[in-house]
Amino acid sequence: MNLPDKTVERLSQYRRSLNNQLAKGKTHIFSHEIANLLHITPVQVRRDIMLIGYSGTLRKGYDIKEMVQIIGTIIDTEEGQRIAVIGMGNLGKAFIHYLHEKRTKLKVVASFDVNPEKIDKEYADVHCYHLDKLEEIITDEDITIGIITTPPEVVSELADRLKGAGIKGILNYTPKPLSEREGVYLEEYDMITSLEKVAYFVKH
Amino acid sequence: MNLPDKTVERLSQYRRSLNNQLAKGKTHIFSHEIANLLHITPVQVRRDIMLIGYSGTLRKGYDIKEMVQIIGTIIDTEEGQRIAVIGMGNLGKAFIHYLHEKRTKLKVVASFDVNPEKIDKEYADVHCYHLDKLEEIITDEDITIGIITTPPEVVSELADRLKGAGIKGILNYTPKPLSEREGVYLEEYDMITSLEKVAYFVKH
DNA sequence: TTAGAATTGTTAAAAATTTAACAATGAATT
DNA sequence: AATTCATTGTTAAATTTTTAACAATTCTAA
Repeated sequence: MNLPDKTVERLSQYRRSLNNQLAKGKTHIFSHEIANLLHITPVQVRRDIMLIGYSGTLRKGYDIKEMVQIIGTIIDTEEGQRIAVIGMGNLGKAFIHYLHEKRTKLKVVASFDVNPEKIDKEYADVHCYHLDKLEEIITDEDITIGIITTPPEVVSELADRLKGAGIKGILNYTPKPLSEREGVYLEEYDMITSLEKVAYFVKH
Repeated sequence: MNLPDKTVERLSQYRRSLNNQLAKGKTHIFSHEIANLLHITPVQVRRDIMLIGYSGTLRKGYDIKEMVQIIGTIIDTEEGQRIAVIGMGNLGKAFIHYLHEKRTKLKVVASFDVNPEKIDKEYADVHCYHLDKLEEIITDEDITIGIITTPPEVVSELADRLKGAGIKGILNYTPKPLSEREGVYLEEYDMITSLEKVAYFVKH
């Protein structure tokens, strides 16, 4: 199964919303209800669900538990994936707190910085190591995904080191774009660009 | 001129890269050089530049200063836009530090929280007010853009209040999607979705 | 002076994504 | 038993975005 980028993004959002509904005691849900939760169209919901090969029933809609479970088999791996956050500034901390205590298959197991005051502290149960130990910890802890929240000057070098240490996915939050690295999935996000986009559309 | 979404995003990135090049003393640049900086294709660069109605010269490429200036007239307003950050957790702080000292037309002029320890403190020169003062400050300070970095439970109510206070653009960083509000441009970003997207593509 | 090389600007094609259209289903109702 | 109704699943159309193709330009150099 080869899902479009945008469908993958929405699956992540469907799952979260569906879990919320489950928590409220709901067992089944219609496409237009899911659509309302995410403020998208019912057609898009149905089409996404079609793409993952799931089916609802005509009168009750989709079984929430089943759907959550299926999305899990698509996004998650059996054992889960282990994550490192590189750069323990505000953004790095924000990420760690976001992921804390959400018993998901994605877990931050290490963070890195160069500031002596941060080294060997714990942030939301995540130990902070000196950047020098990057390769060592990534290998030992079997980390597959790295989130970079450092200053942009070092991002390129870090990406090389992460790749060298066997990382399979990088999430780059610095404003400096990275080039693709063979065998490493790359996702980038730039806050300033988002903000300037808003500024543009507010103006127009 | 009605630019595509994606072009607007890239313009923001072009400008930043071009400013870096200016700082290095470069005066002209070719489409393939810009493309290399952002890791995209030269065609895309040329097409975007065509869309904004700018022209380079055949042998020297694009005049960096001119191009920066033109992108400015597209994205920025004469007077600049004033921004509020609602929620002074790690993410809110991260944003404020990002925008600090970058003499741009976008300026964070107020932040809000409900935690008494944060009220009336300054973070990177930005004053933190109690959320009760939201409408008052937004009006007085002539704020047009709001960045929401609060817990998701309150995002919908906040969006209503922001709209009521006259805000024209909202950047929602909570994991709960907002519905469109008439006359307010909405942009959303969800860290967990990005991360799960990486997880999916690492797996596949 | 002519040929060659590099680059831009733009139209056309391709690919990705969203939206529309609608047949099929099956429960509820007359 | 026939009809209505809401909903799904899916194909087709529309829209958005990226990529390709290539003529036009202009400098360099034979």
